[in-house]
Amino acid sequence: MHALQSLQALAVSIRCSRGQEICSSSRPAEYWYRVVSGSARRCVIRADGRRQIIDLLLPGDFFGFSERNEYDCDSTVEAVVEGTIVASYLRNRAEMMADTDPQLARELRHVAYKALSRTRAHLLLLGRVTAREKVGAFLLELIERCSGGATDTIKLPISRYDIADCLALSVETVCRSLTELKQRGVIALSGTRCVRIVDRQALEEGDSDSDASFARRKVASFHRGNSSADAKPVGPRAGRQLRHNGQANGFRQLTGT
Amino acid sequence: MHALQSLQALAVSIRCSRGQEICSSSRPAEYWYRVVSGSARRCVIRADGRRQIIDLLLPGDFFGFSERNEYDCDSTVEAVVEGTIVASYLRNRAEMMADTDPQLARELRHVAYKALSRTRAHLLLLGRVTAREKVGAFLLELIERCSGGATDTIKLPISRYDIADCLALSVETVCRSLTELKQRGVIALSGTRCVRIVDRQALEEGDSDSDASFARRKVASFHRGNSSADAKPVGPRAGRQLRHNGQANGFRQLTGT
DNA sequence: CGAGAGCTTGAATCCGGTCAAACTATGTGG
DNA sequence: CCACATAGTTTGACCGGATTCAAGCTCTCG
Repeated sequence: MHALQSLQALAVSIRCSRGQEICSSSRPAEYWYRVVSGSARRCVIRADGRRQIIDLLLPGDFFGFSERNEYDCDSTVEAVVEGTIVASYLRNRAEMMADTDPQLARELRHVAYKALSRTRAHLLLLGRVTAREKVGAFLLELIERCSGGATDTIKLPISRYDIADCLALSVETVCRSLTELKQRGVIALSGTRCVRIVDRQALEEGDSDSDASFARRKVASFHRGNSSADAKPVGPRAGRQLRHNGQANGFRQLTGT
Repeated sequence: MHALQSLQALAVSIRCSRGQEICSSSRPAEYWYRVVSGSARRCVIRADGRRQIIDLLLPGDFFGFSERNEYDCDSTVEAVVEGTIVASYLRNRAEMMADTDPQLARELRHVAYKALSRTRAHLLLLGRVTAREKVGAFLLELIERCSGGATDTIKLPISRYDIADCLALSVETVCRSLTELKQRGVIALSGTRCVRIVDRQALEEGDSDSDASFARRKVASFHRGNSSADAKPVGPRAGRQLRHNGQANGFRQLTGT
């Protein structure tokens, strides 16, 4: 984010109207992009017509690399809000530049790592069980990405439909989750797009009752670390697995260690 | 994958026992790794004790980069099978090497892109609706990654529990899905770990009835591409969205175009 | 002011999680 | 070599929660 300045020489700004397609994986990626203002979404349309949003792009986020790979999906990036501005960089030029500027090359690697982190965070979101958990965690992540955790209020950049397609839920379920969170006093809504976090703690757990009782309910039948950990983790800190085994007591306990 | 040869000079092989922790995000990543043989899984343990596998690592896959980032999760990579071999590369050495070898730098970028693609594919998997879809798509992806689509038979490298935690399902549901697929004649099982794809077509859809009737059922109520596409995709190929709108007929049709 | 996108709520259905129990495979110790 | 223990797998019954379908609402923009 610092030595990327050299890249800025190549930047060409594009102003996008709402819903406009910015790039699609159907043609060889000629450009890298960075969201300057507004927001964008990377979408996949399934054979059955459902849409899934696999990446939500906010100001500062890069996208468009990940050159055609084996298991790469047919995704499209669209601007979400009217007047979204993205900077585009001719890929060839950028790569040539990186060839002679090791620092830039490192930064570009870093950019890819950030995209990977973003995608992993998304993956964790989808792995959650209940809809309230998903929506709650999504709000927290969004507020974190938008304001760096500074505030507890956020203007949602996307619609309920987009949220639904982000979380692999139906719109109705997203709505219900939000109203439920509101009624429980976990969040507050001003209009439909403005959310304020009231009880951060409860939002992180997202679980049934909002008071503290983390694990110890919800304890049984899980196949956690142990599920096939039949070798004591030889490495330096074997304590990690155990911590989790300790706090959850269900079946399938660890044998060794 | 070709000019990475120069990197091989740094490689130090490690033999891992079953379940052994290879690296954890709790300490600054000193190494990059590559799976040589066997397999590994990147796991996250949630507060409630559930485990999620966010990356399945097969021979040839790199992991361990994605230096500490903002929204990075506390994950751990473990060997799945006894005798898994991973090559490790001292990160600093590798980066210094890349500084003087632009081709290597490009390859390293490519490695990150591959990890990103892998994670995206996983994201698509989790976004599927039914358990059968998830399991079916998972099998296809696995067979693709293992044999490059050459065969239609695969020896599952991981247990049902691992599959469950990959797909955010319960073990029981994974089992049921597999038996159901078997009974429908979509797959064949030899023992518990060996799967043969019989009806690839049906597996890709994963949907209720196995005969061809893709979209056109399952048509209503979806918020697909159009959901907030109020600007005609100005770009060169606006046909993309339309294709999908055409094949699905539900509400919320596109206004423009 | 009207139209349509976006949002919300309700009712019925169905799928997947949970709990329970049995079965198989594998490996270990007597 | 067999008995036993344990991990891994499978099947069944039940229940809760998410999707689906339906309808009404609000907000915005022309």
